[in-house]
Amino acid sequence: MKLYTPPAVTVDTVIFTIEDGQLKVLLIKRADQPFKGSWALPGGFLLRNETSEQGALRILKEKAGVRNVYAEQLYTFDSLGRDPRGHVLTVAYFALVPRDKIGFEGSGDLQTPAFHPVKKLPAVAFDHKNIISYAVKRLQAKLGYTNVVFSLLPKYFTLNQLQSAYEIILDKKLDKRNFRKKFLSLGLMRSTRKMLSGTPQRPAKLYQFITTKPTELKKFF
Amino acid sequence: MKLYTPPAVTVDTVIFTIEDGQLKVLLIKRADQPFKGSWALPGGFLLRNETSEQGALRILKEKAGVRNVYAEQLYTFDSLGRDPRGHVLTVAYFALVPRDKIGFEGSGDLQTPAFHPVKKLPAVAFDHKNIISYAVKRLQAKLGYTNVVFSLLPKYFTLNQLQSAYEIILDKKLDKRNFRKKFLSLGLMRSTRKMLSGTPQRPAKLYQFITTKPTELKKFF
DNA sequence: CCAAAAGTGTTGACTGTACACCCATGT
DNA sequence: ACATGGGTGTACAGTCAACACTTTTGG
Repeated sequence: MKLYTPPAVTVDTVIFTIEDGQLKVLLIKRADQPFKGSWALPGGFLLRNETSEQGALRILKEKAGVRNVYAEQLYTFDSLGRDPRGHVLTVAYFALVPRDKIGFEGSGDLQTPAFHPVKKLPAVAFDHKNIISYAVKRLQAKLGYTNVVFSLLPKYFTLNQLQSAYEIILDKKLDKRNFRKKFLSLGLMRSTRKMLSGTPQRPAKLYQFITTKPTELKKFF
Repeated sequence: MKLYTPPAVTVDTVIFTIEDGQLKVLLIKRADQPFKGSWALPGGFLLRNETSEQGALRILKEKAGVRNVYAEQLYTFDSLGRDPRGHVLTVAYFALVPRDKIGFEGSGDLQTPAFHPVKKLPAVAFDHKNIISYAVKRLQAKLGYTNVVFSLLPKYFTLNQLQSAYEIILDKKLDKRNFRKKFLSLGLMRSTRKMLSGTPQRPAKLYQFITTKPTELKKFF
C-alpha cells in the first residue's frame, strides 16, 4: 500500500518595505516556466535538508540582500490548483525591511526585483495575490499588539515617521496628539538628544526603540 | 543541478474538547515506529493529491468520527530534528469539537484514542508537545476576538456553561456579572424560552448562538 | 426549610477620542 | 517674514473592574 506521493515543497517570502509613503512588496520577474516573465513573490524549492525558515532567510539574502530582519511564518498554501505543475505546497513567510537596508545587486541574476505598492499590484503568478493580501492583513493586525514596526524604521526616527508608518500600513489617518500620547506611554522608546536636521522646518526629536526584539504587548490599537 | 529533495509532508490535528471541566486534547497510541506505543497527535502522511486541509478533515472523521466542526490551520513545523526518519514537514491544524459529538468507534483500528487534559499531558511523540502548547495559545487568543467558543458548546447552553468554557480555556476565573453584561451586549446569542431542568437548583435560561459561522469581532476580552 | 446555582446594578477608575493653536527652523 | 512641519493639553464619553445579595428550584 503506497498511497503516499509527497507534494513538492516551496517557500515564498512577502518582503515589505515602506517607500515613497507607500507600503510595498518585493516582486521578481519569473525567469522560468510556468508564468515565465510575470511578476511573482521571491521564492522557490527548498534545498536538501533545508527548513522552510532557512529557505525564507536564504531568499531574503539572495533577492533582497538583507540579513537579520524581522521574518515570521505566515501560512501554508497547498490548494491543488495553485501550481500548474501539480501538487506544490508552499510555506509563506513575511518579512519587514527598512528600505535603505535593501541591496538588490547581490544576487547577480536577471530576475529584476522591484518594489510594488500593495495598493497597485501588477498581475502576479500562482496564488501570490492571495498570499500578499493575507500578509497585509497579518501585518496590519500585528501593528496593534506588537512592536514590529521598528523593523521598518531606521535606528533613529521621529514620532511623525512612526505615525506615518502606522498610517500607511493601516491605510487610515490617525490623530497626532493621541498617537503620541499612547505610544509614549508604552515605554517602548526613549528620546535621544539628537535632532533631525536638514529639513526646512523645525527639527524633530529623534527616538530609538529600547528593545529591538519582537515583543508582544497588550493590544494598543 | 538537482538540489531538490522534497521533505515528506504530514498533517497533525490538535482536537480540543471540554470534558469534566477541563480542556482536553485527543491523543492516540502510535501503532508503528518511530515512537511506537507512545501517545501522539492523530495525523499522518497526506494521500496522493490530498491537501493538508483535506487531510486534517479526514483525520477528524477517521479518529474522532466527526464532520462539520471548526478547524483551522495552525502552523507548519519542519525543524530538521523533529522526526528521526528524516526531514518531515507537518502542517498542523486545530479543531474544536463538543464532547458529545465525538465517536471513537468508527475508526476500527486499535490506536486507542483518548482525551488527555492539556494541563496534565503524558509524554508525547515527536515535537507534539510544542504543537499542542502552540495550539492552546492560539485558542486562548481566539476566544478574545471571535465567536469560536460556540464550537465547543451544545446548541442550547446556559450563560454559566459559556462562562465556564472561557474560564477553563483561559485558565482563570471571570466575574459573573461582568461576563454576562459583556457577552450579552455583543448580540451574538438570543435567549430561548427553554430552561435547563434536571438540576437540583433553580433552572437556568438556555441561549443559542444567532450565527454558527466563525466570525471575527472587535476584541472583547 | 435548606442547599445550590441563577440572576441582577452601581460606582469609581481608566482609556479612548475629539479637537486648535503656538513653536522652531531654513530660506 | 513666511512657509512648513513639530510639538503640546483638556474635556467628555465609553469601557472596564470591583463588588453582595435575592431568587428559584429540587430534595
